[in-house]
Amino acid sequence: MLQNSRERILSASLDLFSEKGYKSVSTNEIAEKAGVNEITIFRIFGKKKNLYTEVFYSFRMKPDPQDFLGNITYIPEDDLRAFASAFLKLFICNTKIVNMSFRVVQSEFREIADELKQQIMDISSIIKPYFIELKSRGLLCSDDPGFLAVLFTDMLFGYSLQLLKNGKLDILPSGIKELCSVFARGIINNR
Amino acid sequence: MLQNSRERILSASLDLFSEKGYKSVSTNEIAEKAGVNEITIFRIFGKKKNLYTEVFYSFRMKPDPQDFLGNITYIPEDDLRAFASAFLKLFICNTKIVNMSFRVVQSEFREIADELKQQIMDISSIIKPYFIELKSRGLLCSDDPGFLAVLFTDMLFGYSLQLLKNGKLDILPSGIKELCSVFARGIINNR
DNA sequence: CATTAATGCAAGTATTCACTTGCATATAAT
DNA sequence: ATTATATGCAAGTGAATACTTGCATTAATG
Repeated sequence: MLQNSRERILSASLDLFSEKGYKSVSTNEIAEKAGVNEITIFRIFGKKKNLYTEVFYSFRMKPDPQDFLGNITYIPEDDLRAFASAFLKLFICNTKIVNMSFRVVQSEFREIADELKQQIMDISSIIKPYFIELKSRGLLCSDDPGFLAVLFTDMLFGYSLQLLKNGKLDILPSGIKELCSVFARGIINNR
Repeated sequence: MLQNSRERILSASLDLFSEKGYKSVSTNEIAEKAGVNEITIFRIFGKKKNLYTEVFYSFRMKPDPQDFLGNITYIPEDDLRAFASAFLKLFICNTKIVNMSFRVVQSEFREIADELKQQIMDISSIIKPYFIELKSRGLLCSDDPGFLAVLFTDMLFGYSLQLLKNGKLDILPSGIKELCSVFARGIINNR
């Protein structure tokens, strides 16, 4: 390759698709942003739809259980912070993919639309055994550790999303600490 | 009016715009769904952009402070549940508007893009005095009641969003109860 | 040097789509 | 009955856009 056109097209497409969705982005626009002739796009990717799905799958990062479960201490507050830290790291890497997911038209790209939902469920599943273990150690006051895993994940997601929409994701969110403290105090059995 | 074309167009547009965004929906498609001639759309709304913004502003529901603060008991768990209930009611009325907000292209409809963010901030502001009052009564263990208001709102939003994406919003979310219990225990001063 | 692969350029095609115009028609109001 | 209003229908316009074809050019490779 002369100038690595393929990667430049993918990168430009990621930016544009995440900002404007599929239909609002023209191949011409992508070509300009990538510094590439429009025809090159069709030579490499065939058609726009292929480019779109390829962008999604090549930039998407999946959660790695080790990032979440690597340093468990069974001190809930610390562990939740570790979870939150792993989650945020993943979320930050995936912001553009998250935006693509929210913009995608379900009837046209069903697989892509379901991915984000699936990934969040995956994260819940990764941390679920931890909550079960807490329960079996008698540390939880709730009867449903599985639900707590979902709740904590969704809470993280919602909060991260708000940070993203408010453009405050780049700042290290000190609030995350407080969030984990509140949640930890809320679930432990303090007798 | 013969058949109330205006409202039928608005209603059809809301469905389509919320499912597919702006660019992916054609005026022809809207006309068919509304059972109306395409030209009628242009006669009433002038151009597509006007229709889009008019749909947004005519279906949007703003939070009413009274819904949140009407029945305060200063029993945190009960109050948080009342907040959650008011939030959910509003969220359910606004699901299509929420979808529109997530799909909107910021550079083309900035006002609309900022509305959702603003509404969530509004809700935080509505319940913030409650948390401040809790603090002054010595019930809070946190030093930042304002942040707790934001956190609780974002958590509700994130959780509701997940319910929506998973198609489980119509079921009465029993999980919301647990969520409020956890949060209430997490913030109160138990000495 | 010769070959091959990647890319650019010019021009074009077919389609979709927002939006317009002119005229006919049906209904409601006066 | 007449006027005004709302709507439908036929036809069309101009622009944007995805995608194609044929040829030239450049650069890397053998």
